[in-house]
Amino acid sequence: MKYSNATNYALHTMVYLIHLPQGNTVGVQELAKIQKLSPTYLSKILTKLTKAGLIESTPGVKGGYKISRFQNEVTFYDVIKAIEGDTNLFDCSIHHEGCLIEETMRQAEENMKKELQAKLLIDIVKKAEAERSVETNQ
Amino acid sequence: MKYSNATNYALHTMVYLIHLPQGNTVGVQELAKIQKLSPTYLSKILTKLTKAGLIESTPGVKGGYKISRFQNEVTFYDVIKAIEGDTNLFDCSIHHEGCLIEETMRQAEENMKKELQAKLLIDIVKKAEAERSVETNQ
DNA sequence: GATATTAAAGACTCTCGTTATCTATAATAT
DNA sequence: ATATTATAGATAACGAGAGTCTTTAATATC
Ligand code: SF4
Ligand code: SF4
Repeated sequence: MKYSNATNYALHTMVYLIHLPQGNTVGVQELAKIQKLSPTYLSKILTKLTKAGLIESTPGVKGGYKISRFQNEVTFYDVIKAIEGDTNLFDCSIHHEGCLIEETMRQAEENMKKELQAKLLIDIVKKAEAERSVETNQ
Repeated sequence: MKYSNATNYALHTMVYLIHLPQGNTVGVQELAKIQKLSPTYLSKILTKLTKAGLIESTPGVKGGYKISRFQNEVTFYDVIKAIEGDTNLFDCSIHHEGCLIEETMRQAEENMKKELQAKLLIDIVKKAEAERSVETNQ
């Protein structure tokens, strides 16, 4: 479970797309401007999200990106996996039989993974909205 | 909590040093040969372990490295920290107030860290010895 | 069907951290 | 004094990540 900047951009974009009114699409030009990235670079990241089925893309006039139908089930880990692939932080290529170092490291990494598989993107979006509404009522 | 090959070499060395008879020392030449590394490269790793107080070094004839007095308390995380420093996998430099992405990622990483702070090196050494003795008795 | 718009794909460069080597210096036992 | 061993610094080789440019494919609108 590596973790690079690209994943962070992906998370930001996902959160942004979840906020979009149902059915609306937004192009890579605008998304790139928001995050101050070059459109072509962000485009590669978005393509990975598309291939993973997390977002949908339509080329052409009035095209762009929108969140896929399954937005309520998307976890943090889904996004990370879409960008980084299914890798391990600990990567010993030798694999001695019954190696306890490897077992320990994998176990620890698994704990992190479990946590990220349990966290839905929609949860933090709702939580942020709730906090904003409290502020407004004060 | 980064994790590079150097940390893996450090873990191997620590385990090896724990196995040494009390009071014995071993030089970097031999340690490097075992792991098939260049001595100078491994030397830098060992120096970090020394500065972290996990092992002790004595230069000169009959010198070398040995495990420090506190071997029974050394955790996996201690070794990782000695080599990689105290870093975070998730490293957004912006830190927007109350950012839930950052909070979620940090929380997950913390889970991994906790696990590695709970695992003692001595535990896997003993476990490996126990398994070997079972095999021998069969 | 022609045109404008937008995503996808490929080749390529730049940068940076890790890995690794070489050399010189400091410390210690004999 | 001498041999041995760790430490430190400079620096080169390498690969992964970050980022750009250009070309191609798909789609709506007219
Ligand atoms: S002991 Fe474990 S971590 Fe070390 S080389 Fe063997 S498999 Fe890899
Ligand atoms: S929203 Fe969170 S992760 Fe994104 S830039 Fe701000 S602080 Fe960083």
